[in-house]
Amino acid sequence: MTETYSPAQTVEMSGFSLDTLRYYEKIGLIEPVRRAAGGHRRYTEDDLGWLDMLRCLRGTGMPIAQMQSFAELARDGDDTVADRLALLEEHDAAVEAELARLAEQRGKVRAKIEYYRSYLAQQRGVCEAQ
Amino acid sequence: MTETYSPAQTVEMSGFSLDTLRYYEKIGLIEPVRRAAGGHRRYTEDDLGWLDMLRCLRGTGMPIAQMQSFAELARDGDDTVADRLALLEEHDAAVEAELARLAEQRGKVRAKIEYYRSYLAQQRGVCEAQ
DNA sequence: GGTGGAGCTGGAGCAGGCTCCAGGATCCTT
DNA sequence: AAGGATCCTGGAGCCTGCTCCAGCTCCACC
Repeated sequence: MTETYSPAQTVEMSGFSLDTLRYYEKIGLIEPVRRAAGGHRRYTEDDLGWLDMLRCLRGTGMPIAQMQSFAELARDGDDTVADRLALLEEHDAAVEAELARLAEQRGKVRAKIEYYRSYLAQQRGVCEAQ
Repeated sequence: MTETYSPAQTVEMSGFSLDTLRYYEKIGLIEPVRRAAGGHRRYTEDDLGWLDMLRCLRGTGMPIAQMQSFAELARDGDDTVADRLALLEEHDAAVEAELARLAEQRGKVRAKIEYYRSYLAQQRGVCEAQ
């Protein structure tokens, strides 16, 4: 018997909100989720695994549109693994660039911080001298 | 004579679009810009410096609302330097956390990439063996 | 079998951050 | 003085990525 999970459990385990899970399904980021007799969703282990992938991609800033391309490739089976790899590699490069950009910009912020600090130090100096 | 810059020059030098410059002024991120006789804006060196600060903050993901607080402090003069410093330090910590988060998530993406690579390598192996 | 909590659908609404537009005015060049 | 480029204002619109809502259904438990 394969384990399945209720929407609430899936929210818990995936970190996505209930609305986001439904939204992702609606826009095709997730294949239609199996339903229990009454129409309630039952997520599988596979679904959870896929959600983990989505969380990685979203968490690294991939736009929804690109994730949709990725999901479409995944739906098209094993023949698309090379394409998916290429897409991920491209994304990884984008993330790397973003990290570099952010680190560089942070350097500038830290420079401003240093400037403010030295200004305050100097002000204190003036104050003591009076 | 102090140099001033037209909107077009300022777009060029600041990296913000014309609309964004006007928008920032409208919402109080920039103090009202001096005007030439006919009403056209003339940005000063000081304005450019401030825009550079804004670019740092935006570029490191500070929300507009927080930038507005910062701008308000800046308008209130030298007494607020300590507050501004505190705000920047807090922001720097947030950026550091974001960098860490992104790097961690990137690790997961790279793991997926490795997984795809090994899958492909194995597929090639099977193919050659046939 | 009733009641409260979880889930369903479709569609509207929202927050953030710009971006675009209409309808004029101004400025530079020739 | 004419024409094209640049700029002005106020307000509407847009894009992304959710988030919320109304009105119902379903399920679990007492």
